[in-house]
Amino acid sequence: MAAAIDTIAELGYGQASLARIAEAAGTSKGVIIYHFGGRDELIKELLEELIARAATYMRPRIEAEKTGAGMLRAFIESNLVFLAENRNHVLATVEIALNARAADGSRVFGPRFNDAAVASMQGLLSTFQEAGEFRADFDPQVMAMAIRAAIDAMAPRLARDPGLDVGHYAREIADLFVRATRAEDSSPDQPHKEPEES
Amino acid sequence: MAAAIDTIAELGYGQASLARIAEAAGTSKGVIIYHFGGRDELIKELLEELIARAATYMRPRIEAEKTGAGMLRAFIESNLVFLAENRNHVLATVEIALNARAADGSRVFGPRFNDAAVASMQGLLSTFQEAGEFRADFDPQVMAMAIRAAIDAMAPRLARDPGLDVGHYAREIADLFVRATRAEDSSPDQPHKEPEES
Amino acid sequence: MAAAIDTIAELGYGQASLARIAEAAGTSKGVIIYHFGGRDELIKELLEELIARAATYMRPRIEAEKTGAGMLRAFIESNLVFLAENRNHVLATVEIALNARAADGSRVFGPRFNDAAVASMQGLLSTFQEAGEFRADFDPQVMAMAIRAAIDAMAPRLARDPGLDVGHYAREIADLFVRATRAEDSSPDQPHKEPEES
Amino acid sequence: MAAAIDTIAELGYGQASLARIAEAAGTSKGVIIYHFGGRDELIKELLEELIARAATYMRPRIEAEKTGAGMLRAFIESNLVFLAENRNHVLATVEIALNARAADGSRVFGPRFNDAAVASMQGLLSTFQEAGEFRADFDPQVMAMAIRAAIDAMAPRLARDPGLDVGHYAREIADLFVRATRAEDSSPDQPHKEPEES
DNA sequence: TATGAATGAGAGTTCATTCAT
DNA sequence: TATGAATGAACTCTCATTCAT
Repeated sequence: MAAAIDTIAELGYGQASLARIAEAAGTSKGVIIYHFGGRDELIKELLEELIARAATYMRPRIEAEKTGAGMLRAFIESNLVFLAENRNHVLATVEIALNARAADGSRVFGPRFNDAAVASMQGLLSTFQEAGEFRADFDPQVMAMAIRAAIDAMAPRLARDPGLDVGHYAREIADLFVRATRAEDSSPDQPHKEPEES
Repeated sequence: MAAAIDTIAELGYGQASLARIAEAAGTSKGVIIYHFGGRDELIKELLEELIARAATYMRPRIEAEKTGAGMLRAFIESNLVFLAENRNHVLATVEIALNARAADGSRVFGPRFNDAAVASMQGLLSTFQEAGEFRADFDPQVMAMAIRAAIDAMAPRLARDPGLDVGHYAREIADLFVRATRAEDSSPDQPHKEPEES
Repeated sequence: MAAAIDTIAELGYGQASLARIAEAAGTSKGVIIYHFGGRDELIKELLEELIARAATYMRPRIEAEKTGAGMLRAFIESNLVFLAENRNHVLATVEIALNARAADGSRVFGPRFNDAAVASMQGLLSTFQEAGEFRADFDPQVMAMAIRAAIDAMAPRLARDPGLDVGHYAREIADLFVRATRAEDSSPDQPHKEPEES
Repeated sequence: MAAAIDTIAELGYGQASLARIAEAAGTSKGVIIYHFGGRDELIKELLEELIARAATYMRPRIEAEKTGAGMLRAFIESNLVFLAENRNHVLATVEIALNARAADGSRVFGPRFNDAAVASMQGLLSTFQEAGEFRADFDPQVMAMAIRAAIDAMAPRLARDPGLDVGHYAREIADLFVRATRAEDSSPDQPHKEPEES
């Protein structure tokens, strides 16, 4: 439900009551519960849909690359572009991931999705570390966390100011981590052009 | 109130009702309101106390350094050490900053404190960019955001697993950003030893 | 809501909490807020409904008269009869008008309705003062206030003792003010019979 | 406690909590309870003090008169003057009389004091009815109620606008009821001068 | 005599959910 | 399939009062 996405993105997870979502959607609370089974299920569907769409958008762009730096750059840039093109949906997802809690207080979605995202990035980093393209002396888990954190931190900023130049941010962050990961003797990556590293 | 810190850290901002905080503190809701004037004031006090303590801890450690790399490293490491030693308080602060909202849905603390933190880091980066120690071709704002994001992302992880080696994470993240910021021709920083670049 | 009227009439504005009104209505507090939007709106609806009903009842009876004494008498008597036939509703209205306060302590309804009622009576008095039917040497505002006060003071008495003879009170009060307002040389009004002064 | 009087007069009975009264008095809630025994006792003392002072002020002025019209006029005028000179105390008393309720919802002070006041006025009226100075064909109870109502209705008005000419209001109301009560053939009272009825 | 911390009941309100229609 | 009335739990906050100091 688009209304739910917009409401959560704008008001936050906590304030996005069924009443407000229903009002934004022009229907009644009952309808939402009828269709989704409850607030929690609505939230879950929102989240899963975004994850799926993000993967659909990003995977081919990453897999088109061959080098580690290329894939890293493709990951970061496609992720940020996707994020910019789905501002509210991403914002809502972040809200949900940070705030949705079970009755016992444990986070419902946060760790699950974040850990998965970190793990997949960590795998990429490890692969090219072993291949020698990335320097061997960084902890791939920490690096993966830092990359994810940098990307995720952009979401609220992009949402707040839609006029931002996403390309600029994407290149800056990609440069940052390409530099931080490359082996010492590797020829310098050409940061501001489309990647064409030898 | 320590009970409030622990409750927010454990259950999240939204679930940390006065009733639950009072239960954790072994008192009644009325007492909390009596002493703090209301939930909002309690939250605000928590936040401001932590900000003040963090500044007290970090500032001398950063100012003891002379080089940009040294200050950057001191910033990241002292921040993470402080964070590790104030796990719950930091977690609670993150919860509050991300989730506290005014009646109209606008974030109350988030932008204020985050922007200030980013701005101070951005100033440090700019200074040493102009001095030539940092490479000139990165956007200090984006870099500052990435640094803050990497540090903040550690808070939940440290809290979840208190046995983690903070020093390791601190060195990894410091290395990462020292590499990402240094000028191309600068002599390679010695990442895994105690900093002696002066 | 009849339960609200009865509860306010019986217990007073201050004691008529949503819980008590709900109990009297055989429902829950939630229902009341659901239907009216809040306590304040419930109170406002009560008030406005009574004002409208009173006007509907009284206006034709007053306008059927031609003389000042006749209209004055019709006003007082129809007002008291209406009051007697809507005991609790009127009592509740009086409670509300006297006690409802905004957060800053200012009366919300009291002055508004009372002033309006006084002003309309004052207009009637002025008109017949100028026409010479009423003596010229009384202050119509003070007289209007006294008339309203006399009528309103009957509400609690009628409510306390439902067996009272409203007609008697109405005639007495009408006589009182007809005497107090008539020009010195006017032929004596026939106070204790049905008005036939036309 | 003067602070209590002012607070009740300004904010109304319901909003005049011990906390607010204590704040206005510059002390703590505990002190008030310590001295008076509780909120209810404080309220009761306020009321009784005013009643006593009013009687002290009014009685000699009434008893100085000989005629019914004179006493009636003295009653009304001295009452209104007292009221004007004790604005807040009177306002507070009215608030209390209208609003103070026992746990079962019954008014605590209202009927007691009002009935007493009405009864004393009723006695005066009856006396001079039997003496032939007042017309025989009015109900002294209703007349007494109307007089009290007219006087009491002035309290809020005088309090709201301290610049009002109390003498004017007093004369108008006295005139009104002197006219309404006098026997048909009595020589016209001289309303606007100091009473010197033959 | 005075203070202020503590209490617990009760206030109005919001909310996700149920259910008859 | 959709509605909106109803529910009851939980929320923040206010209050008169108690009590140790």
